[in-house]
Amino acid sequence: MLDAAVATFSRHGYHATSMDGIAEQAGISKPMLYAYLGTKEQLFVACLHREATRLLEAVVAAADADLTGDEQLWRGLRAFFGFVGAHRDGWAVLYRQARAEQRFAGELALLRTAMVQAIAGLLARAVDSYRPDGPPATAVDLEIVAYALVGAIESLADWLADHPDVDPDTTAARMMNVAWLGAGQLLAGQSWHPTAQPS
Amino acid sequence: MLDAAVATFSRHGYHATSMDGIAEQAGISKPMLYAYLGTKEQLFVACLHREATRLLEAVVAAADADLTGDEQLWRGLRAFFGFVGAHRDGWAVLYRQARAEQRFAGELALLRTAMVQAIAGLLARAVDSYRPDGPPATAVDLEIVAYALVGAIESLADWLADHPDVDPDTTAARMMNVAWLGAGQLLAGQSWHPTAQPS
Amino acid sequence: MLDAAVATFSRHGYHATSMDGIAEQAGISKPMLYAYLGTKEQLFVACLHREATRLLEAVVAAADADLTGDEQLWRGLRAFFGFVGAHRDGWAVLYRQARAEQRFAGELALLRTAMVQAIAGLLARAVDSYRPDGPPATAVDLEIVAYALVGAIESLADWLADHPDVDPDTTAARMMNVAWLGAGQLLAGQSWHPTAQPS
Amino acid sequence: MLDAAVATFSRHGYHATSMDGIAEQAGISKPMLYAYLGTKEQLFVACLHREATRLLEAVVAAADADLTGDEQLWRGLRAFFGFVGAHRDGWAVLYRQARAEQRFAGELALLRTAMVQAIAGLLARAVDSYRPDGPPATAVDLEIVAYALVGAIESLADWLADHPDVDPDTTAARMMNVAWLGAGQLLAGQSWHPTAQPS
DNA sequence: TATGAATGAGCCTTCATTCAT
DNA sequence: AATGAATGAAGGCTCATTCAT
Repeated sequence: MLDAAVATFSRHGYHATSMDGIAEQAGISKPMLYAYLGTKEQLFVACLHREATRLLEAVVAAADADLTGDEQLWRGLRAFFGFVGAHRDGWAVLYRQARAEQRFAGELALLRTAMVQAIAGLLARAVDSYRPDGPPATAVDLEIVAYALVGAIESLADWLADHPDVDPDTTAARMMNVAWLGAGQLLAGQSWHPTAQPS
Repeated sequence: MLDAAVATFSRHGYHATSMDGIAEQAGISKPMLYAYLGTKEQLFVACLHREATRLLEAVVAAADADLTGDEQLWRGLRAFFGFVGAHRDGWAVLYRQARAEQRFAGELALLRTAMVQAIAGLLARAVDSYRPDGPPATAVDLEIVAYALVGAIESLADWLADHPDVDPDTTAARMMNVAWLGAGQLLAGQSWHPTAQPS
Repeated sequence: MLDAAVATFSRHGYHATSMDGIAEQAGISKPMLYAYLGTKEQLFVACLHREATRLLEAVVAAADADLTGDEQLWRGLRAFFGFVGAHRDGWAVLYRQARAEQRFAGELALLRTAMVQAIAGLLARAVDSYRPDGPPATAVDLEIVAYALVGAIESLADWLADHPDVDPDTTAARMMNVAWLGAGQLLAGQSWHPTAQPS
Repeated sequence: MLDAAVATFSRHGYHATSMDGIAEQAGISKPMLYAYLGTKEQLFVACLHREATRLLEAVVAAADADLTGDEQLWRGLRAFFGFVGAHRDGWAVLYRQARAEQRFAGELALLRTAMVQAIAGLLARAVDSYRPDGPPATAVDLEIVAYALVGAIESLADWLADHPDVDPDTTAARMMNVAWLGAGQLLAGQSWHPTAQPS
């Protein structure tokens, strides 16, 4: 039932989707839709939530605290893009819709925070492994970096959703290069590669 | 008159904005709106266009081909954040609206190409200066990097919008660190700083 | 519900009639109008159709193939005027509306064909009984005669509408005289009268 | 200038015609249109009037009081259909438009009265020549007959306007047959023909 | 005199949302 | 529990008509 909503929202966008359309797609009657999921807005938020949760779970499950920082990031990225690639009508599209409506700003802030903290936590662990003796990174610095990364990731996820013929892993690898090495080293000809053991 | 449209579209979003609303905001009557700018769709496209053009001009004007790659990027970033910070209701917001509507896909493709190519061109020149003998970067690689950068930038721009007490230049500097050094070097404790002469 | 539409269209004309007006007249809400009858155009066509059908049925039911030609025509005329007199806001008015809009040309062609053929058929049977050995009347000739008759009838129907104290049957009788005898014989002092048995 | 209005009204119909359209077609500006011809309604009435006047003049000019009744009618009919055939975008079309709008009922009544009286006068003179000794036809009888004839004529004029490949004289002849002989004699195989001398 | 610019008013249509069954 | 039927509200767009120049 939520699946029908996600599918319809993704295919036509938030506004072009009518409650009639969702009800029909779900095979139930409109009053039921309202009874179970509430308002159109609430329904959309529910969709967004579910997809975001699934995505986060996938990402978190992929990162393994025992690995080095770059490997963790790489695994996380791969999981992220893999998920987005596998559900091209899922999170990325809904997210795009939500970004356009002030109404969903609050909900979005929550989701982004979750996402940012997942990455920031990952980075924090990595910091410890990289410079165990140095001063601990301040929370705000990490947050900003994480924010930038999340933005880049979202942007590429969007891009991926628009290019159905592109392999998610390739996108993840590119993202990893930008994120880890930075443009400076990239331009100097360096590149990052995953270590041998593929998960 | 276009200003009123941009303001209203940005404040309420494409759908929540009514032509009546824009007309009122602009201090003219609805038929005039239609006479001058055409349909709501056309009007929105016009807004999008103008803002994109302005942003692009600002960024391009800031980059100076005689500088080193990192300096160019830094100037560009500063211009970008300066512009976005000064026009909180400008391009970034409209762009977000447009992404949510399949209707604007064509228009968006054009704008995106222009935007990404501006950044990609900046990077391409930098590549030459960094590894003049190496193989030229492929267009698609540059596009993806540019895309990721734009996403990161937008994300930080959002963050900036939520922290009114933060200086745009500071944000630009943080962005520059992420973009240029990458998370890897950042986590290792390095940091990037602009060279002495401030423009 | 269609009745309300017919009444309103007839009273104010197609363009001066608003969907709000019809809905109010029908005692329902506008969305219901759209749900049941569709677009204003479709609604009008539906009205036209129903009235035409009713009129045709009345005329056809009145004509009896066993009667002589003049009697058949007389019965048909009487039915026609009776119907038009009883439904002053029915077919004739809608028909007039439709003729003014190129949009309804197709629909009108259909209705006209039906109407004219009903009369032409009536005439054709009469021809056979009058000159069984002569050449059959061509379809186009009959159509034109039928057309002229319909015009004359409509005109008298209008006249009837302006003279509420006149009996429809009297008008029918006058019409019959013109139609059957023609101006020539009329002017020569002849006149036609129905045979004894009134239906 | 009125020509432009007639042309536009005829081509698109009363409602589909905008004042902008007429002004453009006439090569003048809208305020001039209003200054000279007044309101859209007044403008349309002016068009109607002019075309009707021209038609009436043509018909009256064709009838010659020295001829027999049938010849007069025939000449009148031929003039009528000739005019309508020659100005397919003129009177017949405007008339059709006017019939659909209650607004023009008054104007229409005037025109129709003029038309009916022209024919009734023609008939009255014919009566005298046909039965000089009989009782004079009552005015009301003549009026009714004339009404019926006018209706038939209008109907065929309409039909003619829709069939550009049909010869006006043929239509006039058919009308003459219906009008003069009546269906009765027509069905019995008789037909009316103009006398030798063509005007 | 002639017009470019401006508008009040209205209409068709759709949709999120809710009763009454 | 489930739905068919119903609606209030709003929005995009157009047009006859008139100022100000």
